[in-house]
Amino acid sequence: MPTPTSPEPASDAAAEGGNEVPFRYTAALAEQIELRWQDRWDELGTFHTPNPSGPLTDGNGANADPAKRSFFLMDMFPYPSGAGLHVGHPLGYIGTDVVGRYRRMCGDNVLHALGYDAFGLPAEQYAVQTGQHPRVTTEANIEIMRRQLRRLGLAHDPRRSFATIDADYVRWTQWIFLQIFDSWYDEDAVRPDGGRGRARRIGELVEQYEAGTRSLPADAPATSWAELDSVGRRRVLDAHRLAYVSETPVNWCPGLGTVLANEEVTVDGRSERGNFPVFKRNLRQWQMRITAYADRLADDLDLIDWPEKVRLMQRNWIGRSEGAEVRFEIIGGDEVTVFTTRPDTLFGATFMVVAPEHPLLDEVPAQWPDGTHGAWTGGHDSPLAAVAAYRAQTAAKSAVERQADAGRKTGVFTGHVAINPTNHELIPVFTADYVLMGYGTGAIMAVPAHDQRDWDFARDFELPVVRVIDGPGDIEVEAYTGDGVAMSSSHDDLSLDGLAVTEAKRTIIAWLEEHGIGRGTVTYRLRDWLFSRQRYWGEPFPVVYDEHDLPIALPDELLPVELPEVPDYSPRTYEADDVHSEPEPPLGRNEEWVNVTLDLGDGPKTYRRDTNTMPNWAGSCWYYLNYLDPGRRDVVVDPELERYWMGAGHDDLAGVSGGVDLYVGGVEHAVLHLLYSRFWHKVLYDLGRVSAVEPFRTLFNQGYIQAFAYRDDRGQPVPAAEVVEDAEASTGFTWQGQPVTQEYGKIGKSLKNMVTPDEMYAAYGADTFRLYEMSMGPLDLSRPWDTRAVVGSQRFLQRLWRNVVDETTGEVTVVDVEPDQETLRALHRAIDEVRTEMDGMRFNTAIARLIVLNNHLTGLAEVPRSVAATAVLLAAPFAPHIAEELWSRLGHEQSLAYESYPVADPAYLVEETVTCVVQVQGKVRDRIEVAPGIAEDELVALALASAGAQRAMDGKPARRVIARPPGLVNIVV
RNA sequence: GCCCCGAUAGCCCAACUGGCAGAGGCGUUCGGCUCAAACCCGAUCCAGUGUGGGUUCGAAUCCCACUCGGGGCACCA
Repeated sequence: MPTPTSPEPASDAAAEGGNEVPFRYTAALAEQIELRWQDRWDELGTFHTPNPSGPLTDGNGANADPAKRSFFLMDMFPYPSGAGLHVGHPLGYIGTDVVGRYRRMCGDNVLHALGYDAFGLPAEQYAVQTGQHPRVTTEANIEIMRRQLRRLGLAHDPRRSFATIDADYVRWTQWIFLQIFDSWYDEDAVRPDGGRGRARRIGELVEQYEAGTRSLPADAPATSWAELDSVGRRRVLDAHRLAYVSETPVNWCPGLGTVLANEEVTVDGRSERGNFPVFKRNLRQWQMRITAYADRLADDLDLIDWPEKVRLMQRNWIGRSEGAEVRFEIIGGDEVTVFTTRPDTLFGATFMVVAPEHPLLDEVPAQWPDGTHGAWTGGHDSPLAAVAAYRAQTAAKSAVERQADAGRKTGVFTGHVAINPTNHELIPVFTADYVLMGYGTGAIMAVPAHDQRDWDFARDFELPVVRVIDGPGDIEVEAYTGDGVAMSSSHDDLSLDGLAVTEAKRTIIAWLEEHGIGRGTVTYRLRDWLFSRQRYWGEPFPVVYDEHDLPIALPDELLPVELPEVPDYSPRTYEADDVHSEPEPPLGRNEEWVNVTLDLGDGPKTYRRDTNTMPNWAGSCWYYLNYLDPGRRDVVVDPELERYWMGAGHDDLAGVSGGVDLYVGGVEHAVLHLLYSRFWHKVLYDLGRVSAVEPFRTLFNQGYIQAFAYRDDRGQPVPAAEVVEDAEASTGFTWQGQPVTQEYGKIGKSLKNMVTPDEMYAAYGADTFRLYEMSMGPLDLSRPWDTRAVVGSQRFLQRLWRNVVDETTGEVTVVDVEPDQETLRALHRAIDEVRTEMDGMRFNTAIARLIVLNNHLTGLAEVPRSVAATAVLLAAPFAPHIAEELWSRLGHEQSLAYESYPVADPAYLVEETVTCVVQVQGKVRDRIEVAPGIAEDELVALALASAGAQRAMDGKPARRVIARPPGLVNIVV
């Protein structure tokens, strides 16, 4: 007999059949209770979180009690998509709600609210399809999502919710942008935390230039500040800004019509959204100088309590590597600086490679030098032709193709010849796309003997391989990249021979520095953050351009710059592989908006607005600050509130970094949002706007809920809810009689395995749904959804209900008696264990302890009132509605939200007797009941005398006895 | 290719610093309740911890190698 995999909801006797048990805890009763309590919480402002001062008070109109510990709890806020929620979405929100309710009952002042991350591509694409303004659909989606989430009974402060598209919010996003724009990074300035290097106002840079304490950059058109005209000065300053416009190679995605950040391009060179090919193009775009913070972003990971995995991912992304820069002279007068992590192998450099975009290639010799190897020319008559052809060829390559070609070495001789600064040997300069312009200096010295990529290139182009590190292996077969002692590395005043790698590096770097041809340096994989997008649905830049085409910040009183109406919301898109296309942002279509007359201090003038918008990440970079006081709008964040909720040492969890006490979200944001947000926070820290060193003190990654899906023999997904288990089918499952195969995957429409929270509310109620999600397993683990198992959580709540309320009469059945010793012990053990598990966020095991206690109560003839009340409090964080209902039926007028979470009495935790395991040779042979405080010799004597031990020892003497009183004795014979 | 994480009963998952493999839930089967059924109550079934080795009095737990699954990075000099 086949059984359905997704059965009917638990039958609802009260609703369906007669009314024999009108007070059974069914889905219908749960709904009544839940809706009633949700309304009540709203009416009373139960979860209004008080600030220590200001208008945000608690439900009784009071500010925060300074004696209470503050606890700032956050979810990664949702994107309000129109697709609707499935059962996987609320997992993290339920988890944080449990933490928040628990911490609140432990006496903390808990800040927990939920905003909406509402700019972005899906809303824009929907608007393009429907012609409706994205604001209309986005706000409608937010309303739908609010309703769905409210039904869960989340204890959020509703006054602190907001969306990143709100004008009030956009204003401050733009304001922060302008702070970054008005900043430069002073490597030498000392920070409040004692470290070196921090952002400072541009005004302070001007002061330094005016005073002559800082010299102009080498490429400035004058030698002193005074000689520069105002445009020249602005150019110098603009080049220092932390937000700057520059023409650099960026990721251009014709299929989306926009440029993308490195972080938004997948490993195989496609756009994360839409999966279109991405090309490297030189375009003039906004960048954020996140690289200035590379060291701090890497180092401060040690200060925060994050999953090791995420810290590792951030470290890898930042990719710090230490090495040296070495200047090579090029015959004919040029110079090229290379970066290497192995300066100790400098004597083994037999050629040089520059990236195809390298400026050295803007001029190349007219003719091949004498003796040029035939294989080096690529068949061209001159270096000019060869380099031009190679540059064109690589420019047309998409990142996908580059990826596919990785490992295969292409390149061409440039006609340039460099001089190895150590031994003065002449070495040819090649260009090849395995050297990237964006990393290091875009040029390398090639040491084929000790680098596999260089070795591959040398083999293909028949270049010499010179061994300079002694070690095993044959460099005719492959490069030797291991450690070893330097050899063949001496000339004139320098010898590395005999030195180990570390020592050789130190020696050569000192020599390079002494001779002014190089220096020790650090390079990062991290690039500056490409910050503009050619899209409509994002924050406009609060910047205009004058006749010199230089950016000018708008004054604060002109913020927010709001989005103009445009005839068409989409950027111009192109064939996905149209390399030569140009970005064309939609904001440019409103000429009236673009050209604006303003008086910015020197009379009314016409300016041109920036037609780009900020990337979706901008809004999520600082939203945690907005929860602190979303109403207040004269500062980005009140310093007093920031210190109270986030400051270093604001509670015993905050550590030296400070920050949000607990931040829960998916691991998919490990490098994007979490890195950008940390960067913005550090700029705000440098500018004195926040006191915490880091935005998020503790990070927790919740797992994903996935579900089984089924496909028919053509591979088409079939509705999972209609599939039945069928032992007779070859695959074990059938759908409408035909065998289907099972697979495990994401919940969604495409796999036809969608299960929605709404279905769960209807079939079981929110408390059962919450309890089930929390009991499935550890919060950080991904697990399969199983609708069939939800009933177990409902049964638990029904038993809890029945322990207090008579299902037939609705009367409270608890009695005012003293609990017996056994019940007291069960109760206090449960309290103790539940608290331990709650503190460790192990909700699945906490629930298991609750079930044990509840099952004990079920076995009693009558349930003592005090015990029932305690059990209700214990369960309240998980199933708040039924808990409130029972608490009220037990005679309490106030919500239990602020009741103290029960504390165990240690007197009931000590056992009268302990079972001691008697092992012989490590195998259990007997058990004896002993007093917990039994002395070791007495225990050993009892164990040796036990029947099981005697039998197992078989008359042999005990050679050794290991005793761990009172629980274990192991006898070795 | 490199780096992380994981593997315990038919399924989801427990097991404190190494110390009785089972807390809880789903499922199975059986009994009680019932005129009968559902619900409920009680019981029951089921693994020696992915594989192979090592350390130890004792290993799910520590070490080594491997297999499978999930994730991250990948021409970064």
